[in-house]
Order: sequence, then structure tokens, then C-alpha cells
Amino acid sequence: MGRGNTEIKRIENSTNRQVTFSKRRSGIIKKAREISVLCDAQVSLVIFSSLGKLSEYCSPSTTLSKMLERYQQNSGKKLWDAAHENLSAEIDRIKKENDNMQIELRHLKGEDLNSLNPKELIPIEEALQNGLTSVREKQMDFLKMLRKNERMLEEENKRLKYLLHHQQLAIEGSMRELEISYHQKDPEYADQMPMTFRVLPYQPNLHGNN
Amino acid sequence: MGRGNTEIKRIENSTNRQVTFSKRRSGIIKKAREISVLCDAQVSLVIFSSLGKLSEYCSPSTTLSKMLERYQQNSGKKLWDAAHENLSAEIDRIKKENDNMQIELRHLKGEDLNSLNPKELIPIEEALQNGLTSVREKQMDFLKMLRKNERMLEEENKRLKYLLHHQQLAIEGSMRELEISYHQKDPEYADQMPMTFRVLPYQPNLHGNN
DNA sequence: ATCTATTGATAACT
DNA sequence: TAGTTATCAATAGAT
Repeated sequence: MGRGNTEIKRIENSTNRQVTFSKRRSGIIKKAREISVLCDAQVSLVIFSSLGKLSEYCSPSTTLSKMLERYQQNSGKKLWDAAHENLSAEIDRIKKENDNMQIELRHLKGEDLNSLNPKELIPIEEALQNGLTSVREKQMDFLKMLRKNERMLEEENKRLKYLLHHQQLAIEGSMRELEISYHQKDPEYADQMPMTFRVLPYQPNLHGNN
Repeated sequence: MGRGNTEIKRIENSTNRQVTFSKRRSGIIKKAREISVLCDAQVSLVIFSSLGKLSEYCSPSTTLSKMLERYQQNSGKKLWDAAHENLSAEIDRIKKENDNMQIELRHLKGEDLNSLNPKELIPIEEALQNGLTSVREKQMDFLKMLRKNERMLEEENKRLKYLLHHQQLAIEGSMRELEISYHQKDPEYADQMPMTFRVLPYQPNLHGNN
């Protein structure tokens, strides 16, 4: 492009080379940005001019470091030292573990069973059965605890009702004595006794449930 | 360029996106090569497609590692540390994910249930019940398949026995004719007939199971 | 993958 | 370094 056909070989004129570099650099960076956006790709581009000037582009969704890390994983080539190797290896290990657990979970949830043969279904069934048994045992434990608690509360309830009843009988007795003494002094003021001391009738089972 | 003006925004049609990626990738790599040669520049280019496919270009006078070393020197940015942090962060993330799955798995296997309250047990029980249902459905499928196959084999068996029996009857018929003709010529050589043609008695149900 | 119409990039020039 | 323009290159859409 441009005027006249352009051979791809080193431009000997230093000024022209500089100018061409500048133009083509912006061109290639524009292309990098475009492919990033158009195609949802991740691009990292590092350029050193012949004079050693650094230019770079990196897709906005990532960083050069992340790109390079991914590059190492993907290509198997080592760009850095052993410390990173170790971390990478650990990631791989954990990811594998992760995958295995995910598969196991999916199987236990009854997903992806088509890839299994009957023999492989058996341990899964057993695990589910055991799990279900355990969970239901635990639920039974809770139930028993609730029932036990309920019984205890009922007992307590009964005891309290008994006490209440007897207390009221005692109060009624005292009251009658008191009334009698009021009437003896001045019968008209008999019901000016404080409300607090009036006997409320005992109402068994108003909120009970037997 | 191309037909119609091209907006620079994500291409939604996946096929078009792939095709465009392919074309533009070769374009940008060509540009990288050209600027390298024309301007005596060093270029490294790493591209991941949206599907994660890696493409790269690096000027022939260098390597990606050398470029990156120079990049760090020149820019003062530390790729190594950043990568390290990224990796550590990812390890943490995956480990957390791992732990959660492990807990879920243990619960499904009926372990560590003491830390749960009754309300939390319900979804676990449901998951187990569903899983068990699915697994047993799958097992029933296999069973049905086996039974169906068995029936088909039995049918086939019956048919083959029938054919065999009739074939033998036919052979016996032919043999008798043959014997008769031998006897007519020279009775003493009658049983020098080749064994192959002797009739084996039909033994029904020797290996059958009806 | 191959073919074109069309737009884009850029070399030379200012 | 920046703008202009004549050319050729890249590529979108079609096949």
C-alpha cells in the first residue's frame, strides 16, 4: 500500500524507517484493539523500536501478566522460574481435585449418569443410601429431642397448674376471712378491696392441649 | 475495509466472529512480521481467541522471554510479582471453591451433620432422594435393556433351533436315498461314506433354557 | 477455502 | 510531527 509497491525488507534510510515505524506501530496497535473488540479476543503486544523505545498494547479485559501466565499454561513453555512452576503445578493439582469433586457431586445429584456403566452406579447408589440414612437418623434425633422436650414441658405445665390451683384455693380462703372482717366493720365498703386481691376463677385447659 | 463500513464492536454472530478472528489474526501477525523487518523492531504478540486458542508471533531476532525481560527493565513493571499475586489469588479462589464442594460432599455422604440444624437438613435430604431416584431410574433402564436383549436372544434361539431341526430332517432324507443307492451297488461299502455326511441326531435343549 | 467489492492503511510528499 | 493523497492491502460478505 502507499505509493509504489513496498518490498518487505529493512528500510535503510533511518528517517524513513522511523517514520514508517511510527505509522505502522499505530496501525498494528489499532488492529490489536480491533480484533480484541470485534472477536472478543485477548491480545498482548510488546514492541521495541530499533532505537529501543518500548510500546505496548494489552486488551482491556486482561493484563500482560495474566496473558503470560495463561500463555505458559497453554503452551507449556516456561517464561519464569521455579517458584511459578510450583504455583502453577499447585493450581493444576487443585483444579484436578476440583474437577473430580464436581463430577462426584454431579453423580450424587443424579446428573451425567449416562456416562456410567451399571457397575459404576452401585457405589453411587450405596453412598446415597448411606447419606440418606445418616440424614434421616439425624432428623430422627432432632425429632426425639423435640418430643422429649415437649414431654418435659407438659410435666412442668401440669405441676404448675397444680401449684396455681392450690395457691388460688389458699387465697380464696384468706379472702373469705378478709371479707368477713370488712362486713363486720362496714358492709358497704366490702368491694372496695384492691383488685389485686380478688380471686380470679381458675380456668383449667384454656390454653392446654390434652 | 471489506464491504460496508465496519463498526468496531463485538461481532455477535459466533461463526462470523470466528471467521473474522481468523482473518484478522493472520493480518495482524503479518503486520507484526512486516514492522519487524522493515523497521528493525522487535515485536512479541500473544493472542487468545474467545475460545481460548493461543496464537503468537515473536520477531526472529529475539524470544518472548528476552522481550519480557527487556520489558521489565525498560518499563520498571514487575511481571513476575504480578503474576505471582495473580496465581496466589487464583489458588485462594479455587481452594475456597474446593472447600465448599468438600463440605457439600461430606454432607451428602452423611458426615459432619452435627453442625447443621433441622432446616439445613431438608435440602440435603431432598438432594439425596433425587439422586437416588435418578440412579435407580438409570439402573432400571439398564435392567430393561438387558431383559429386552434376553428376550431377543431367546427368540433368535428358538428360530435357529427350528431351522436346524428342519435342515437335519432334509439331510436325513437325502442320506437315506444315498444309502439305498450304495446298497444297490455294493452293500459292504455302505458305511464307508464320508463321516461328514453322516447324520448327527438333533438334540433339542442341550444348552437351551426354556 | 476462494472470490471481489469495498474500505483501510500507509508511503511518499508537503 | 502532522496533514494530504495516490496506491495498494486487508478484509467483510458472498459463494
